[in-house]
Amino acid sequence: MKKPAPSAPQVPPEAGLTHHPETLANRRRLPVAVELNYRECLLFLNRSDMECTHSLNDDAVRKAFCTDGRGWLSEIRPAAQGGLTLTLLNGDAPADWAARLAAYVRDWWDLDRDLQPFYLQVQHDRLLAPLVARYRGLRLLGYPQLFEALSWAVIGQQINLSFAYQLRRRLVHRYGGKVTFEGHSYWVFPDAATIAGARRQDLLAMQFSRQKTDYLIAIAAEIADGRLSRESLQAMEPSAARERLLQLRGVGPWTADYVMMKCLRNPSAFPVGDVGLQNAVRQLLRLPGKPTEEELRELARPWSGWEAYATFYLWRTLI
DNA sequence: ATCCAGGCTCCTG
DNA sequence: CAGGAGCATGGA
Repeated sequence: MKKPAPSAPQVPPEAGLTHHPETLANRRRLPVAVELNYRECLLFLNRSDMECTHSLNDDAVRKAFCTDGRGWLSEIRPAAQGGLTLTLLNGDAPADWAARLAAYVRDWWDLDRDLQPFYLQVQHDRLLAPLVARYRGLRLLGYPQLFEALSWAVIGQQINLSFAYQLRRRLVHRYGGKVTFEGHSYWVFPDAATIAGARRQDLLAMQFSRQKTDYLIAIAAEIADGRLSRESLQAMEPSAARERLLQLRGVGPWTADYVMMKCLRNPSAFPVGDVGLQNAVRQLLRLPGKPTEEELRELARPWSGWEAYATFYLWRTLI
């Protein structure tokens, strides 16, 4: 109740959305020095047809942003000469748009990390060796925004992924930003300040549980007023950042590790209680039941330092 | 119908 | 400190 509940999207649909032809001014190549399997990344981004904060257009990924009071629509595609091509599809490009978008994409796709040490380390691991051979170049697709990462983790707790996507979409469509381009709507995940001002009853009406409603609004408030930020967490030792996350109501070990993995980019983060991870291991090893936490930790010993990537590659087998 | 989903908090013995 | 109820809904 700290802020009035905004009842309109953050960006009016008609704001600043003049289409103009693609020119060098709104297209830039992003060199990629690491191994990148674009097709595999696309497959992961396409894992749910209920995803609403990015979309696929043939081999291109489209993602909208709301900054400086305006809505932007960007497109990512593989470049003929290697790397990626970033295009700003709408609006007049500010001078620094390319640098800002490139920074976001490098973060989102984890493009500054050399995976050779990981591949080398697990090349004889009975679980991971076949996976890194098959999916080599798959990047850990993350959530650069702390609030988005935390929200998605909290939403996904306990319920099946399909219902989680429904809840997320309702949240985005009610509180997020919308960018309209060539007759299509592109959505932006709401920022923390907006959800901090959301009304409890509105989230309940969207079928969020009472607990998740309270968790989300409280977490949003902490982020909105600066008590919690990605920057402050990244300035800490990983163990201290994890402890800080665990102080949040609604954040247990799984959520803390998930956020460490997908937002803070700690390669050692290991959401060992994850049911998807357990099911992936059960299938690959043809176990009669889900492995216990102890068994998982034993299996994960050879992945030391790369548990986050190992988990991500194991999740990939579930697609 | 019953159990389980990308868990967590809170209450009980 | 271990164990269990409750949460919201949907799919198997």
